[in-house]
Amino acid sequence: MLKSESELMKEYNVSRMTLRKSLSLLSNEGYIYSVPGKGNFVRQPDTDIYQFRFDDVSSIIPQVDDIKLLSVTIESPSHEGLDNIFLKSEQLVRIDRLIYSNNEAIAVELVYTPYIPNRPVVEDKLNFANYSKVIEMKYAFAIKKEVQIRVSTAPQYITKKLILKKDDPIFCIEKRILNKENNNPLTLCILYIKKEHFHLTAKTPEDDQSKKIF
Amino acid sequence: MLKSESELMKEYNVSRMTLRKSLSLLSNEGYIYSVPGKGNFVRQPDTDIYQFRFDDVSSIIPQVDDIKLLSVTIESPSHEGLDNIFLKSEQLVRIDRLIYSNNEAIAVELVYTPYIPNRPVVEDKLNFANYSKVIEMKYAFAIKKEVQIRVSTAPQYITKKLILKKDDPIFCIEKRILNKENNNPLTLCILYIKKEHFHLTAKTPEDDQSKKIF
DNA sequence: CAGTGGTCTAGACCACGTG
DNA sequence: ACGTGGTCTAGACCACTGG
Repeated sequence: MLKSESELMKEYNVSRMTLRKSLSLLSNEGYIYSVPGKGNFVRQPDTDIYQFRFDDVSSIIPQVDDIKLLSVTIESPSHEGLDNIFLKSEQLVRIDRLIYSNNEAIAVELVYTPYIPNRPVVEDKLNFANYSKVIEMKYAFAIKKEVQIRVSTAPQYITKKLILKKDDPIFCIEKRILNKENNNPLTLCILYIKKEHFHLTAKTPEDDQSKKIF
Repeated sequence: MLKSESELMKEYNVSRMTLRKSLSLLSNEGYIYSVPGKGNFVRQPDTDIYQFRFDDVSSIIPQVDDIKLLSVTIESPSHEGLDNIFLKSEQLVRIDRLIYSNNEAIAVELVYTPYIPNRPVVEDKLNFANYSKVIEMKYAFAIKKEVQIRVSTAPQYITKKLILKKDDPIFCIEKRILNKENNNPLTLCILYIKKEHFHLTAKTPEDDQSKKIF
């Protein structure tokens, strides 16, 4: 437990607000926390949280030189075994794309997103490296996202496209975009990528306080 | 660009400090930033940052039922091909451990840490699930960490311990603990883990503001 | 130069926790 | 009842920006 704020004010000859701003900085970095009516307390900051950036294939693969649209279809969730993710009643737009690096097909990306009648899939955007970003922008601040990374065997359709042996293990990166409020799924992106072509680097966060307001 | 702070004060009938606290909250969440002498500006928050927790094997594997100490040796970095990480002059302590889950050997962990004469490796701690944590605690707040996750073939020594075929791909999770100030390496942990037994889930961060000081 | 954000102060009222 | 942290105010001085 730290000394009380009034004691610290005297000790450092600063005003209450200034002292609290200082404590606030320590608090933001996880070094202290406060309990109203009791006091401020020291806390060991959690150094086991890692961060990484992940937007689309091109951020993972140094060189993406071509993206080929394989198909755009409308399907029902149950057909895809996605009833546990999407509502059964919804129809899904599914976009399959094949990603090339150095003239080698290295990844297949599947994007599932609920089909909403009066919002057609804009053809022009399908060849963008990051189609799911287009969807994301529509919802602006109201989303949260999850990614899951694992290694498994891919469906035969995928292994064919990537010219792999039937049971060759492959990276499977699953990204879900969810409505922040009600957790409803907005988009599911599955990226199957050859295991040699992917690795993840994550770092302990460093507080970048440039341009922040205090 | 937002209205100036003095305008906003009038508009909302609040004092300068109160207004700035509000702006500070928006700033901390990435929605705005400020440029001294010019003004406050809107910014699209970065939604491509993901976070995950990673401390040790037991946080990844639901059930770790045994950890077997394989060896503790002192080696030189060049012998291990680690000259690019550690200083050539340093001697390294290397600790090898084998991790069991459901009576199956599923992972091997190698921990390399500089050998410092008057700080003997405490035998009691070697069987802790998380030995690198012990090292980390000594440096308290002065560290940063990095993890890299990839799939590759392991050294033969590893594949033998895990009873894998020679070229079976395996997850390789490399954690580096670095001195925050000078980037000097303090510890290198390499975890080889069977590909079926590992997957990573990461999420867009949610600001937990409980107990924070504002 | 006037306007902007960055910092600080002294004093006030409140809700909460403890005895 | 008293001390704690949480919030707010009105006013001050500074450094930086741009015309």
